[in-house]
Amino acid sequence: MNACSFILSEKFLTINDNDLIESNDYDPTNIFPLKYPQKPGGKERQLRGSGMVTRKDVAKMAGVSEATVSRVFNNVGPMKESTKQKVLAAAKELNYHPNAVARSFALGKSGHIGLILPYVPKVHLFSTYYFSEILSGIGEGVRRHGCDMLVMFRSPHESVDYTEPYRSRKVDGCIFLGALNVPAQREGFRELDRQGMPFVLINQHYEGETYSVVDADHEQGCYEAVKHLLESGYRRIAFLNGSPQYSNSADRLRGYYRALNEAGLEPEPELILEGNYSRTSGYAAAARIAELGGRVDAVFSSNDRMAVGLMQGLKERGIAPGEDLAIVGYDDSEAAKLSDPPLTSVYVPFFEMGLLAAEALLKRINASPETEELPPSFHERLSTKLVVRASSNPRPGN
Amino acid sequence: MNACSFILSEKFLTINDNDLIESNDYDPTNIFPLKYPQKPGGKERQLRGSGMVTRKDVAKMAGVSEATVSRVFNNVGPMKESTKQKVLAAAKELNYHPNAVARSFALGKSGHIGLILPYVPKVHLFSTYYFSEILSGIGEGVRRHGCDMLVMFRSPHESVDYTEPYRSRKVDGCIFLGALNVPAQREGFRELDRQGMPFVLINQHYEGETYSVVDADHEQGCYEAVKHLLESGYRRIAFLNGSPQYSNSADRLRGYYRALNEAGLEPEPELILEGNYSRTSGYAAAARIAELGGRVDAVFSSNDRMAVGLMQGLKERGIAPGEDLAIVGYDDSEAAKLSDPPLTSVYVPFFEMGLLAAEALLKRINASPETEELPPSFHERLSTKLVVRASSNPRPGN
DNA sequence: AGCTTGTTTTAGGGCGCTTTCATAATCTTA
DNA sequence: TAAGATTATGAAAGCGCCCTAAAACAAGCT
Repeated sequence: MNACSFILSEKFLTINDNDLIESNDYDPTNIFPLKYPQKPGGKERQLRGSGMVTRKDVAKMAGVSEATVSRVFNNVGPMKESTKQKVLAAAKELNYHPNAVARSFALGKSGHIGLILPYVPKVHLFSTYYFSEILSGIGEGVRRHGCDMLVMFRSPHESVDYTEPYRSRKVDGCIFLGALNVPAQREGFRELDRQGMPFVLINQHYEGETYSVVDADHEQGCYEAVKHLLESGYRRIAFLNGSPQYSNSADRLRGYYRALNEAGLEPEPELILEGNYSRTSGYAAAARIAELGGRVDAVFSSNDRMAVGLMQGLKERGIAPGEDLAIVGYDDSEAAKLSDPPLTSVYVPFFEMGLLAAEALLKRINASPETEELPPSFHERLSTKLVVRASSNPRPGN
Repeated sequence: MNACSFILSEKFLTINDNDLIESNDYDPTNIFPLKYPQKPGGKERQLRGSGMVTRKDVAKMAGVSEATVSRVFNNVGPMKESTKQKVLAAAKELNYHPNAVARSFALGKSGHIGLILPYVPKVHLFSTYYFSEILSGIGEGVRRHGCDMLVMFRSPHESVDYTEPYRSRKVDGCIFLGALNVPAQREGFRELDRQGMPFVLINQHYEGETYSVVDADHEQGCYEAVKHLLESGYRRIAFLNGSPQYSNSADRLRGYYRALNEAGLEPEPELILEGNYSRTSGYAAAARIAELGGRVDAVFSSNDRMAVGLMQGLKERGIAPGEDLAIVGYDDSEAAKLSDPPLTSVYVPFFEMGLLAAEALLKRINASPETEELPPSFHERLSTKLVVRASSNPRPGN
């Protein structure tokens, strides 16, 4: 269904880096010692930024004041067209680029949005479908606005001070991915909120809090998946959930209950397994499912990754996924399309979620209070969509 | 053909630019209006950063000079333990955080490393195995050094000034992914090099240039893959290459020639196809392969993604990959393990490549010229590894 | 105490840019 | 054409932090 992502290619890279290793009279401590263009009559104490062309140079060359150069570059205030041209010409001639850091400094804002990712040792975070799609969406959002994103990793369980990047003015706002419902994080967000620092959570909500959130309707998504299994004739449906610290795990659990209830079935505690969204945890679950034997005729897995591991484990035990046991996954990742049998899964618009979060955050950061009145927070909940494939073929004889 | 584009577009908001229009004591346009802690006797002109606690406050409270506070926080120069404690206590009491932007400004370096990614419309860049693995590696590298990375998108064909982020002091160095061998980029890198700005290319090298590069030995990787096919009894081996703008495409082509030559075979031009690393291009290639009929008995594809598309296309034409036609992919992505039949592929240590690139770049950026002598550039070429699976089972009767 | 070393702290200038306020240039209109 | 209204420009004060140079303090000797 998405023939798009293909586009890119994957392989190429090369790099080199040319730093300037050595130093010389012009300041050894400068990270860019010699090679930056030197201003003709540089001063002695070229501690940093050595030969940088500044506004002052442009002003002098154009025969105007620095303030005027500033106005031209920010396109603010009235100015004569001729002045403007003079300044631009001088700037071009000198190859002047405003110093973004100095600007941020003067303005008191960085112009960056932060992306806080959980640091999980050994896990290639970007390589998980979930993160990568959301990141793509966020990337698109910030790109459209011409701003950059600062990616930061934080250990999810450490007590972290989320306000730090704001106070240090590294970011103007943040998007949090993979947040957990654990005390350290609850407290972190509460403080952020209290301080009025703009942030958006993706795919995670906290009971009783009104933070800005973009997520998907996982309860409904799971409900439909389980309902689909029920309608396909399955009755003993196991639920392989992910870590309970994620609100979406709980959401799905509710959907599972609702579907069973509607069908007049009683959920059986032993059919509810807990994994951690990893493939290995799905693989491990296969052992348990195998033990349960005939007590299970279908499994709903909270993500595709676990479903893939589960199928592998089942195959190794001689149980044929899609035939002996129906399987439904979640996320509708690439893996769902490629697996054997192809995996029925629930599509989640991760890309849009990321995009939405980025745009909403940027909107808020850039809003000027007098012109627009923004609600203090918002909760956008996108809908999911079941994609049926062979792994959940109707139960034979149904 | 691309179900993706639908995704967003219309619905979301746009953001207005963020100049702060006007000022006043409490400054409504301030992105963090009221809620930042207000200093008790704040001055009138609280243009930005409103009530930020600064070094000055800490100094006053601790009864020392600002310089001392600075030294304590940078842990530089001699100081009495008692002074240090006084300062730290005051800082804690006031909840002081050094302003990172001001620091960057004073230092003339940002403390960020830039990650330049190609902007390809509609493509979920992060979701490709290639990029995501490398990114994970880079992420790990910068995390270890406690610095952050600034992700930026650049259109690969536009004439871009790569020096801009350096000149504007947003980054101290950059890593480039997905660079192309096209004039605009060649020129961009040349300028960067001339200016002595530190950068590293991943998986791309330019003939005649000595930029710092981290890549893998794709010639050898392809050579081994093709040799494997030859040893498995195949003789008419087609080569589905990716876009020639990537140096690794050329590298692989050399490997292909070398393997054939060694086997005493003459490469046939019509067996060399060009895709663009996308799944659809692989799918399209299936038509051509089918046309060639018995003239082809195996295909080496320059990445797994194309191989997957190719297999799909072949299946639709009644050709069974792995039986009627052997297939070998490249990258050893998840898809290779999941495809049906499982795809023989060439493992490339993308994660390590990213990690290596980040570490090398940071090392150079942080090197103090007087203590360490670094080579002007380096070229790290990691080795690949063939992973044999069912898609290249030996030719029947071989 | 007076001197000399050595250690710890402070003063002060500067980084490049934004913004207010005052001044200078230009334009209206009576 | 002079007074008033407008518009364009410049001067200057920060923003918060780093760093050099120099001052202040402490200790060791004679």
